[in-house]
Amino acid sequence: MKTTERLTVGSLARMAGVTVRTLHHYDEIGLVVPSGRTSAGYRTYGRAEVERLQEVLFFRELGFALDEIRQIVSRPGYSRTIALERQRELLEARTEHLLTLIDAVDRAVRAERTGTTMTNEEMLEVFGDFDPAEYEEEARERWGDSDAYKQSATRTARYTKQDWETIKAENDTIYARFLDLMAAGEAPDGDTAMDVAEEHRAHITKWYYDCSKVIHAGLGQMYVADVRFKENIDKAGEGLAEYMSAAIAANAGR
Amino acid sequence: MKTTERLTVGSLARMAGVTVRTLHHYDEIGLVVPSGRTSAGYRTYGRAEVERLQEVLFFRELGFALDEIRQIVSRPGYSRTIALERQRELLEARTEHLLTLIDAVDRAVRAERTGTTMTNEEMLEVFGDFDPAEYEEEARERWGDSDAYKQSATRTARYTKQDWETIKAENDTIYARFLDLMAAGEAPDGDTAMDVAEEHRAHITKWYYDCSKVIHAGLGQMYVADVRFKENIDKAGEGLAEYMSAAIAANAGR
DNA sequence: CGTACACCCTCACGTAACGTCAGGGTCAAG
DNA sequence: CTTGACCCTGACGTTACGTGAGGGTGTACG
Repeated sequence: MKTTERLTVGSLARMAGVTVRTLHHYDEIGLVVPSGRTSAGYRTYGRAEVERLQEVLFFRELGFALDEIRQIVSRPGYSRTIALERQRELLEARTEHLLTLIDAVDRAVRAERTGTTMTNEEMLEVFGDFDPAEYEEEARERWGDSDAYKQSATRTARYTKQDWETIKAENDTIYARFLDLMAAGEAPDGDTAMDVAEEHRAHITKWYYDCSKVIHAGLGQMYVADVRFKENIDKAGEGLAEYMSAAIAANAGR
Repeated sequence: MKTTERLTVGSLARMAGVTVRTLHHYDEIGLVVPSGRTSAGYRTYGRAEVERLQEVLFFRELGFALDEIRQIVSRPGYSRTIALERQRELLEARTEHLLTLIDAVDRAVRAERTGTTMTNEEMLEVFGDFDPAEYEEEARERWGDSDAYKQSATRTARYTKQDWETIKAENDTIYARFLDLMAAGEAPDGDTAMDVAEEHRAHITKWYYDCSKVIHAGLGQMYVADVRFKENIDKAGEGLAEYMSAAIAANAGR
């Protein structure tokens, strides 16, 4: 059991079957960022980064562009469990597609062997059928407002690594403030909690998409309605999802 | 049944689910070259090119670099049937690999759900396991001398489209000369036939790899021993494989 | 301590496989 | 003739690294 170990870039690269250069690149673009550096400047990766790399590599295996992957994993409410489940579906779809290709090869071999002739269409129609973006389009509609997603994609397209770090820090701060209020016994529908909820809404609007109070309320409901969102947020603190959801609802109503 | 039709670049691209730019690129690098042009300069593709494109797209789907694909399809003795069978094997291997990934995702989801912890290795070990070059390495050893393949790869690496056209033209000429001798009733072990066999050997040496008489004899034997090679060569003329094989053997013995 | 070797860093140019656009010609139908 | 879809060549740009230069770090061993 080596989950507390810190890995250097070479170790992680060997473990994952990628190159050091790949990990450098992922660090550069803020996709998988080492959480530490030695005094010599060596990158060190912890558990969270290993998990993130796994998620990224699954998406990459499915043909997603790195930019797309970054947008997916940076989505408000993103959770590892949701992603893994989504990837499961996509991997299954891809397997089906491969079986289609195998069938096509078999037909082609048979035609060669028997001297029969396939049409041009028959020979080529199986290609180009698996487009991950298509499936992600589906996910967008299922998981969130399509316009919000588009805005988010546009707005985040040129964020730098520093931007992403700032976003994370702000989000962590908001979570911490909510946790402090909880610890102090403050009611989620009190003014202070609602103010923090308002800041949360502003944070999303600033960095992702225009988040009206209605949309925000919907997001807050999702935080508790879906156990995967709930689990993800509660990683920061037990009960945070419930508290945030209540504060967001109260804020939407004032 | 539209196998005699000529396709323009846009039609072919739509049929294959690729872009016009892709087909331009493949023409540029001599991978899939249109066999005709209209008076306006439009590319027109025939049956042979459609077949070639299918082969190329299967290899591409499996992760081969275009340069690798070009070397494979330009190999002396290359045959469509052999390629399709090879691709079948590789697609199966790739499907197995995907099932491995699906299993890995399932394990990861289960771990998330049950709060158990996977080791870093367990999470990352499934990636990087499918390398098409590895399987092609296998094919090299099975189908021909490893050194010859390496030489061939090195020698052909920088060939231009014109080079490939010259190679094809020379090969066609050699085939035609053999066919003429056959039609004239010349014996395959006669001087003239052996001279052409010698030219064939020189052709391979010049463009692919150092082809000694021993290696050449081995190649000649393969031409008739393997029905797929035989079928491929006999496309140029019935009985050509047998005739060539005999001429090559005779040439090797003088 | 010095050496050797494996590992790490940043920097930066290069590559493969197209994507995108510019500017202009072609073809067919209305 | 006009329009719109299609085609051409040329060329710059993008994505995701590959490769190499020049130099520092850590550990084992003589």
